[in-house]
Amino acid sequence: MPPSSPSSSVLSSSLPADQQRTSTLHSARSAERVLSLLETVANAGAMNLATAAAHVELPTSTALRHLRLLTNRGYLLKDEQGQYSLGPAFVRIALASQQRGPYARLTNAAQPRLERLVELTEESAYLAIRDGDDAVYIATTESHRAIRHVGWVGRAVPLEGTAVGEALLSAPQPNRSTPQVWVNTGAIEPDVTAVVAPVYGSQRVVGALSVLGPAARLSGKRLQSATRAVGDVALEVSLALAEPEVPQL
Amino acid sequence: MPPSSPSSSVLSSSLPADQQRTSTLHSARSAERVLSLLETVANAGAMNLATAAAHVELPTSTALRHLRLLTNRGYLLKDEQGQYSLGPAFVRIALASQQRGPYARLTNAAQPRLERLVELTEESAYLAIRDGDDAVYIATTESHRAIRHVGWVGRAVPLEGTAVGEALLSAPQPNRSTPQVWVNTGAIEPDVTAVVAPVYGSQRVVGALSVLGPAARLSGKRLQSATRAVGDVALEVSLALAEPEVPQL
DNA sequence: AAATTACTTTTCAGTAGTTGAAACATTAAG
DNA sequence: CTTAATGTTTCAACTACTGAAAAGTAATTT
Repeated sequence: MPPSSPSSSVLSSSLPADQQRTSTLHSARSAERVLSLLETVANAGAMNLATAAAHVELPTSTALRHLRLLTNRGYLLKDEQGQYSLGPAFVRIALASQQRGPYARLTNAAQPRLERLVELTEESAYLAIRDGDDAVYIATTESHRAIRHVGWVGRAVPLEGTAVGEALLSAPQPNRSTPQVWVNTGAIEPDVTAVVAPVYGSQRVVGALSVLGPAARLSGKRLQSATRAVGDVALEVSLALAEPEVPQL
Repeated sequence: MPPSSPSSSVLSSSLPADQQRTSTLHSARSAERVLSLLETVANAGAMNLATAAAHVELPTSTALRHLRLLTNRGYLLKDEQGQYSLGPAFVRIALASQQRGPYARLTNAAQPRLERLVELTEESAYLAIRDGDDAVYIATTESHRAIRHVGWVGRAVPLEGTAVGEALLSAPQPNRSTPQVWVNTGAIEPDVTAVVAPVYGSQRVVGALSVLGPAARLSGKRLQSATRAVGDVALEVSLALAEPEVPQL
């Protein structure tokens, strides 16, 4: 029985309240450092040894050793100028998981409905999941408008104080009715309004649908209709997940 | 230098030719084991502690410690039944890299042309890159036909003896002419024909475009036209990559 | 061309981090 | 109830890992 939660931390603040080291259960340093380096490079896009070492506060000799390991394994690439960046092995695993992993069903169920959400609201639509104290956007369909919200796939935002956060942390509804919808403006970026509703698995909230657009456009009547649309479509996704999956060829 | 090395590795065979451990340059065990566990779980989709430990040939106590680390960091998930699977942190990094990483340009340049390739050939089209001794398919557009090639995104196949392999290992053409096209049937799966041409970066081959379809359908005239199409479109992608990128908003 | 600066790579001895056998806990099966 | 299988914790033993320092490399300045 896991007491509360994993408590991962990547970009967000270090460790939440529930962090109680199992004292004498060792294991970590080198592996943890390697993972930190991987994340650091991934976030930066590309870095050289010195910068990466500074970022994770390690001597270059140590950082070098770790970066080599990652490079040997194909998780990182190193170009002629000594810049490290994400490698093919990482991409491979990630893509494979997208098809077979635990989020595959959710993503598949959501994707066509994200498209419909864009048609209904004329704004960009996203699917988000929880990652520790953050929400991560894992799929999108972009609005067709010239001014639109783009590029948040793969982005993590704190659960605290955001609409996605509220949706992801909300208690599941008992009945199969339209879920609650949260609206928020400017939590992450000013002038961006978010309209979010949770998606339910069998037991708990497994994700959230977000419609994101400029605050000026997402207001009044348009906001009202967006709110309705997000709630309706989120329910649809939940119901689709509940259906026993049709064996796909 | 570990004589036999991990090599129990999963899909990708051990390490490329140029691998010469710098002997006394330590660093590895724990980190390497952690990464092995990550890969093992990713490939299997889901595993429990005992199975994972057996797979990487570690005592369960050690494996447990490592799996915990990965779980704490959000790289793995652990469900109520003790099954581990890929977690949100991994997905996040991977998706972020898809937009900002080293393959972003390639993928962006290729994607619309994959769609055109499908229109031209009526078969599924893929973009592949190299990962050590393997090729990895990282993007696709599926054929519209009822019978079609699907699901190879994230899949790794050996360079040896395959059409993708030949294309990825080929020397770059000097002039800006249509590249060579390789055709192969049954290298990986019987009755699948592959038509592949390399994509050139500034210096070297950076990827390959593949059209994959049932051998019965990809033959004679259709195969001829597919060969032409793949060569033409691959050249187009190479030229697109050569263009200085327009600053995107 | 010598000196300076910035970065990467190698070395190596000491120890703190990691290990895994074994004991224990918890289910599931017979 | 007994047996088996899997998950978890402990802890003494040991070696895999660390990082300061030195050496190598490359680009820039004087």
